Amino acid sequence: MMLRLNMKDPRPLYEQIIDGIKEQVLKGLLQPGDQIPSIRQLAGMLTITPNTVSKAYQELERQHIIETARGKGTFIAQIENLYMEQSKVMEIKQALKKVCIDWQYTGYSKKQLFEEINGIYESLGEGDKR
Amino acid sequence: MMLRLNMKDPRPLYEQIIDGIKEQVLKGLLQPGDQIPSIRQLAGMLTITPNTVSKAYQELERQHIIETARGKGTFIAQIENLYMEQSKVMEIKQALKKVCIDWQYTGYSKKQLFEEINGIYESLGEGDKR
Amino acid sequence: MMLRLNMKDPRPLYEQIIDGIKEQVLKGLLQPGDQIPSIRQLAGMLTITPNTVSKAYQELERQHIIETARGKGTFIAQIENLYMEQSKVMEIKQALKKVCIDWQYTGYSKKQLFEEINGIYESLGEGDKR
Amino acid sequence: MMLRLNMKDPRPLYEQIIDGIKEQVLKGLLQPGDQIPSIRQLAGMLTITPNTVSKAYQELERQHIIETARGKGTFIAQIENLYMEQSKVMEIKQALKKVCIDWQYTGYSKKQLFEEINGIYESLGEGDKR
DNA sequence: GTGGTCTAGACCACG
DNA sequence: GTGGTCTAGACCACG
Repeated sequence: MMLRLNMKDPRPLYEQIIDGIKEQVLKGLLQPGDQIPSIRQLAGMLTITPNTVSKAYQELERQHIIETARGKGTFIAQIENLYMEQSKVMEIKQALKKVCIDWQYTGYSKKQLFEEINGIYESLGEGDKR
Repeated sequence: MMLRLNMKDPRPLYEQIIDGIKEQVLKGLLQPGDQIPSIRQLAGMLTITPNTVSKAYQELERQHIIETARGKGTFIAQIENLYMEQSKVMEIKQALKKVCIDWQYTGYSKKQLFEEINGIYESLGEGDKR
Repeated sequence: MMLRLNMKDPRPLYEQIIDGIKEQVLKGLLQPGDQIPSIRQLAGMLTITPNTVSKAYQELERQHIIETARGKGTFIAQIENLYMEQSKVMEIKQALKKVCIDWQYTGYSKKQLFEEINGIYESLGEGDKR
Repeated sequence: MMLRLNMKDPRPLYEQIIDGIKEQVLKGLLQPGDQIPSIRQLAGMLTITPNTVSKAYQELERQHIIETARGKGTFIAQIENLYMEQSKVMEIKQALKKVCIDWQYTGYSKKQLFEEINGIYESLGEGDKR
């Protein structure tokens, strides 16, 4: 598994890890059942403290994206485990609204926003992996 | 001017103020030249410290959304001069990508995303105010 | 006498008045002995409070740029009254240094700075009025 | 990093910090990648409240002079990305005009102004650091 | 340890 | 009255 951290990114490191893994799952680079590095391994690869990786894995487990099998390692979860709380959905919609507002202030049109989104979906493989 | 703070919102208070005012400008509820409450007034209305409102207003002034007239108060700025740093645009596009990823995990389709965005744009008045 | 105030100018109003009058003297638009409006007159013309004009006139008098003849009005002073404290000169040199630093951050060259200054001096009539 | 505050200076403390750091960058005393003191450290050195240092650092970050790495400290930024809003440039040109007017009232000539500027540029290392 | 946010309150310049 | 600066100190997230 490949993962890049950007120290200038305003997102905290653990969030970059979460987002990065979710992105790779969507892209199909990580498939259900695939093993991912242990906390210590990934921390070593990224040269950050294991605490940070641990926080990311905990959150990913809470979201049923990954599963830990004691003593065996950590794996990408099966999709049927997917469940999302309604409050989380509302949070995402709120983030979407904020992006739309910011987008208008850039001066770009709604059409350009849709094109941007199409580009993103393409880069994610149109989301057929989930 | 009406403004609501949500203590459960993960965004800091000053950011909620910024976003709220930008939203009302897009909606046309606040027009160029309109006076907005003084720092102390708004702080009183929201029962927060004036410093927090001040921070929001200073950031809005930096973004050329509002203007301060010494001793007279604070006003919505004329629309001219709209310019956004490229790094800021990249930041918004990155937030958009994150939303798209999160969106796919909700199980909703891209079509539904576009519908959601259409709804948001409608609620903002299709952006003819800027 | 003509004078323009800019409410968006970061300088306080009284300072804009001071600078404006000094500029007109340099340009020769105001000559030694010329009468200038009374505090109340100028306040009326600029639609600001007389207090603000008063503050400007007091400072101009302190700098021997203008003189008040009780009951007769206010006049541009003779040049021989000119005197400047050393500390004031140091202050100006410090402001000059700050401008030079800011100038470098604009990306413009020293040559361009000199050209800009030549333009300013030209607009002031090369300063032969003092 | 050495930094001096002057309580008699009319500039606010946070602005003296900003100007001081920008000057040292121009002089090459601070190089891209160099770490600068943490907010608390510098506040201790200057015996002022950390809030004031924080305000200066945030403004410097906005100007892309410094960068913050979460939990690791604050660093001088790479030079790229240099861009300045036109309104900011106008502000600097206006400050320059004000200095020119004040300069003429000192009695010094334009030639002497150029010499003074040459001296300032020399002390800044002719700006080859940016 | 680091920086970011917020409070409560003082003092100041400007108008 | 207005906004701007600064203090002193708390609490938090991140690493």
